[in-house]
Amino acid sequence: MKSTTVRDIADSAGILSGSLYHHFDSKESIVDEILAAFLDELFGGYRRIVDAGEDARTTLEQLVRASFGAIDLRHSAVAIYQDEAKHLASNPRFDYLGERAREFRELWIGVLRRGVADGSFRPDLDVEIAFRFIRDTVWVAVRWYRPGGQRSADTIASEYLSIVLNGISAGT
Amino acid sequence: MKSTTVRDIADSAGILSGSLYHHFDSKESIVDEILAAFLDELFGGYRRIVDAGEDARTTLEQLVRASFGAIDLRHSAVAIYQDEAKHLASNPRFDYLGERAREFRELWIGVLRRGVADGSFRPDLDVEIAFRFIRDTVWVAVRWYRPGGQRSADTIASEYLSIVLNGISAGT
Amino acid sequence: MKSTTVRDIADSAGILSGSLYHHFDSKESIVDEILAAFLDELFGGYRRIVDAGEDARTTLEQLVRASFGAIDLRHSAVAIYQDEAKHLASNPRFDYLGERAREFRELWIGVLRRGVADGSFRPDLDVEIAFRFIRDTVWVAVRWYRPGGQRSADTIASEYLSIVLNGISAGT
Amino acid sequence: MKSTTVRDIADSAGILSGSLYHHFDSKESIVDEILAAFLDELFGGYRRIVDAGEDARTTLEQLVRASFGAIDLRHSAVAIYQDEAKHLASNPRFDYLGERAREFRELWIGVLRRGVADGSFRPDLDVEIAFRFIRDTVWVAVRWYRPGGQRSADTIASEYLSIVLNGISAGT
DNA sequence: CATGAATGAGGTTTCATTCAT
DNA sequence: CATGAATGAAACCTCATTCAT
Repeated sequence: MKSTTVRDIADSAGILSGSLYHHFDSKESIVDEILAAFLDELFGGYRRIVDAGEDARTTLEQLVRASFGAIDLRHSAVAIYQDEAKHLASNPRFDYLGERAREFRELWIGVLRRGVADGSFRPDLDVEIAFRFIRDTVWVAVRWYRPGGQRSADTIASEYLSIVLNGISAGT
Repeated sequence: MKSTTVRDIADSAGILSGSLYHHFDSKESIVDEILAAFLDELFGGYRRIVDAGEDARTTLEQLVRASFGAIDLRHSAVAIYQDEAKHLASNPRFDYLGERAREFRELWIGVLRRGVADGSFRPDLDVEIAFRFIRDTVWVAVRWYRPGGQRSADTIASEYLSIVLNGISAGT
Repeated sequence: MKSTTVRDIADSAGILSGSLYHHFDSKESIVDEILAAFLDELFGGYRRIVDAGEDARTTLEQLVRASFGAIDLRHSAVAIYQDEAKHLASNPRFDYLGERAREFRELWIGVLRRGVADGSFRPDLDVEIAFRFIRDTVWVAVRWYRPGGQRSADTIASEYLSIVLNGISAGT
Repeated sequence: MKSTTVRDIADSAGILSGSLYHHFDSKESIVDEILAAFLDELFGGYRRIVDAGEDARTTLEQLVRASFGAIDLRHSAVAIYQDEAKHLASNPRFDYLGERAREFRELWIGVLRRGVADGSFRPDLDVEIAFRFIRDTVWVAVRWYRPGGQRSADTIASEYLSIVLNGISAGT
């Protein structure tokens, strides 16, 4: 109902709105550039983790840590992604968002399945739901996480992992 | 970058945009009315659950189920809340959002603390993080949950609870 | 920049705006009816005064008193006339406003000329300017005159006349 | 019933209506800027006249001449003031209009009282009424005065002053 | 007659974008 | 490269008017 304007962007860059157009074709281009770069970097990291070939549980842990790392280092990009991805999806220019989402899904679902198969994760796990659960849980943290705040991203990742892996119930 | 316009709203109501103003003062009023009604209903439900005086674990379960119920029954209201709450918070008219958020926080944190105290939840639980984790996890589900879809809201609530309570790891 | 709306009018009539249209064709009709009635009455009074055939000074006095009487008795009509006459003039429906203005002018200028001719008014009087002066002076009083206030319309008329006729200077 | 639109203003500036907002925040701002500048200038002139410390009659003459000068040089500003001041008064942004009106009143009433005291004006003068009379008389002339017309503003001022000071009656 | 929901034209304002300087 | 005035489409909103009930 009050979104970021081109003037807002120019203001925080310390220039006037018209001047932005020497650097970008359009507002869309800015978002495009930010999201594409962010996703390249994120998926690069993901790929390295998966390619390392660790067991499912370790891989999942590292994926979660990498994701919180992205929230820390690429905070604005993640925020933009969270706010805009849905709307942008219908724009052909951003078709890659859908592709990335599919890739993302396959990657995480793959890890979860592997974990169920190798006995690290519960055999009755609804992998589909668990995937969405973890995905949302991790990314939505961008809403309250502030880089440079009290808890480091990795501390939070650990706490999240302990909940996701073991739950909040006291052990028996 | 492309938000809902007054015309969009009027269109789905089958009237012209100007006609909306016979029923509402402004676009803001529409959002206000929707959010206020939704929050009243939601907190009414929460209060009944808390007042029932069940143990912390049961209370938490019921709160999570009530929340998924709200996503099911008040889908658009939840979606609007998710998309707009942050921006609206700076508007005096929507001060009640902040108050509700505080109330919400106290209620859930209270339940979590009670659970830690009575031994149902892990003694080392970071209650603050766990609260944010559960809160976000539950509400962000509005992004993909479709009322009338394959899985009922309560089924999803159960699955979410099983993850939050026990984690995804296989028991040893 | 914020003029009287049809709803305002209906409100002060204690009905809803749609209901006004059972009584009037349009907003224009309302104004038309008010102004036409007011001008008929005013000019009726003027004519009676002129037809009485008194000398110029007496006639002028009576015209001024009649005008203040109209401000008192037909306050809203005068106010509407003051606020709207200029804009309405370009509307064919209100051509009578122009005619009335001409009639008005002839009548007052006639009296002034008669007074100059018969020696009651100064021979060097710029009749044109004096006419505008008196006309505006009298009617613009509607802006601050409140019927039922401290001074009666006739008291004010007397005071105005004493200024117009004799000026504010102390006699020598 | 048909007031000046932002488009009208933009048209006479030879730009499109949206372009006005590069220079002003709102329609209100335009009016604000015009009126504030006009009143500053007008009161600056008034103050210089009063500070010159001439006798009451001379001061009054100069005030009237300065006012007609303003109608001549700041014709649109005066017209806007006449048309809008009343409505705007209820808007906190325009509180200064009320203050200026009070200042205006004190200044003119002061001069009139001085004149009565020093014997230049009639001892029986109703200063309150005379003030309103002169104020309205002078400013309402904006309705018919056209800069660059036949009579100069100063000529009209002289004629007005001769009426206000000495009246229209022939001397005895 | 009165109501009140609805219309539609037109008003004010916003904002991404262009372009001469 | 940066500026800032200008554009034009589209957003929110107002209001005189119509009309089924």
